[in-house]
Amino acid sequence: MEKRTGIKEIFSAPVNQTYTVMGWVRTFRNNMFIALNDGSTMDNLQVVIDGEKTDADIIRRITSGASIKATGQLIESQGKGQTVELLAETVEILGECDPETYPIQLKNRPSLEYLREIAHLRFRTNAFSAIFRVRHALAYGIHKFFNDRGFYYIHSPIITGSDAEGAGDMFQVTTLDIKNPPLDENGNINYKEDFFGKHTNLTVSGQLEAELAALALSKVYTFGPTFRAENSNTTRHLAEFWMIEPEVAFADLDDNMDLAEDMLKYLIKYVLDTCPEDIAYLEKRLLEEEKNKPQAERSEMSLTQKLHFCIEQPFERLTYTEAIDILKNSTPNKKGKFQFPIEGWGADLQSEHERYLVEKHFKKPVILTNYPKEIKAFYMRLDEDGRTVRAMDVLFPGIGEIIGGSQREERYDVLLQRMQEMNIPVDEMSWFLDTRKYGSVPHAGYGLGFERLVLFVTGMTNIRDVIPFPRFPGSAEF
RNA sequence: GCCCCCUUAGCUCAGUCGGUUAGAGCGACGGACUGUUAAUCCGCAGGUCUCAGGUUCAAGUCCUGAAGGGGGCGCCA
Repeated sequence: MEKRTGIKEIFSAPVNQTYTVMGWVRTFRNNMFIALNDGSTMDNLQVVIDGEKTDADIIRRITSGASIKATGQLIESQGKGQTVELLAETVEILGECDPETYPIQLKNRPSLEYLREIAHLRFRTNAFSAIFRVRHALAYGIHKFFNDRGFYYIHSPIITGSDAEGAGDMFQVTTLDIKNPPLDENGNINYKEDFFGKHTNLTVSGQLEAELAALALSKVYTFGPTFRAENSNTTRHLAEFWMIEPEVAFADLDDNMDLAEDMLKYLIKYVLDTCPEDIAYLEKRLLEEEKNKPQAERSEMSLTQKLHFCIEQPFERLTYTEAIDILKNSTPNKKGKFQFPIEGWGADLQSEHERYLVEKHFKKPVILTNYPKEIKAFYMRLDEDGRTVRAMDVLFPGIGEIIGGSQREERYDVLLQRMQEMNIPVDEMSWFLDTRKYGSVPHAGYGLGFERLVLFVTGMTNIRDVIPFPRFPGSAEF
């Protein structure tokens, strides 16, 4: 195909030279001005048509959504509103777009819910192209952050033979005929005849594999798709999502919290530095959306203010036990405003409690640590008091839990006992226990929900809008 | 898995106590327009009121069920 200059590139290209651009028409004004977008950046290039040089049939076919190629001189703009514009010598229609049937009329301000139902076309909107550019920047920033700090990227398996990851319900992977599966002598499905010769699932976490790697490479992280077959119907859950799981040897819970806080601040700053136009657009969009809400429900801070606030403030770190004290004595608890009143130590915190701590009490990100062992996973390191474990949850305003992690139990005997207490099948996990048998070291790690981070940074409120094609109960469209 | 709400034109939404012929803005379409910025101006068309039953002299409006969508809770990242 003929060489083209990308629209992002052309804004900093020398003027008074000839360029060819290709893209999709956003609007066509006055039979003369095309706002052209190729997704490389938020901004549209103004392509100016000469009515005398351009065939009337071509002009008729320049409609919103059509793809075109235009060649001409880049000049300083003769009008206000943009610095440069392309004076088209030739315009070619690459793909027509019938306005009668094209589902996206940008001037109509289609709702997010409507666009979600036409997710194959929603990339064409300002909001979604901005979201996915920011999503990319965050993904790249994650690799950069870890690479710059000496971490190695580990590809943990997507298909797992382990049923014991303990992070949630799993999707089964099989090539057996589900109408007529082979049976063993007891009448159960005989997985020895399945593709892998055993029962397999899609991964719910790469953590255990990351631990194995960290106990040799010292600093590793995973970044891959994760699958949970839970019937979760919320604005913060997906059945298929992406998770980042760093794991660090010779590290304790404090090191883990430092890493998590540094990473989140780095990533927010990275997006502010690399995607200022996208963030500015998303901020404006949010502001307009909130105009329709009652005053009390509007955000106290703009998107940019909120992101800067997060970078500049140290996250509040406190133990579960301290959090319970605060909650027990809080006004909503005393006035019976909590749906689940805080009665004492030991109860799991509900999202209303987390939200109170983050949004009302501290008004900034909070890291809660040292939870009761009964409400946390078997692999978390037991504290000296024997009642709590070295867990940490990073809680963000509006999002809730964005990171969950812990210092891991590195002592063989203690880990074995915890597994037995929690009915983890020890024989199937011998490979995991081996790392504690041979040269075990203190180590720690966490899981970051990638889409929850994208939600926070873009100011969106539904997780289904920050992944291109969301998978959730009852839906795997596109 | 539990609870609540919504579904009216292509989109966003009004539609009063059940009462005659179903309303607006935007978009689309036709026209005008060589400096527009969600262009503007003039004109015009567009409806299985989500679907299936029911109540009623009469249903967009009330009842039951289904489908689709949204929100809250739980599980978590």
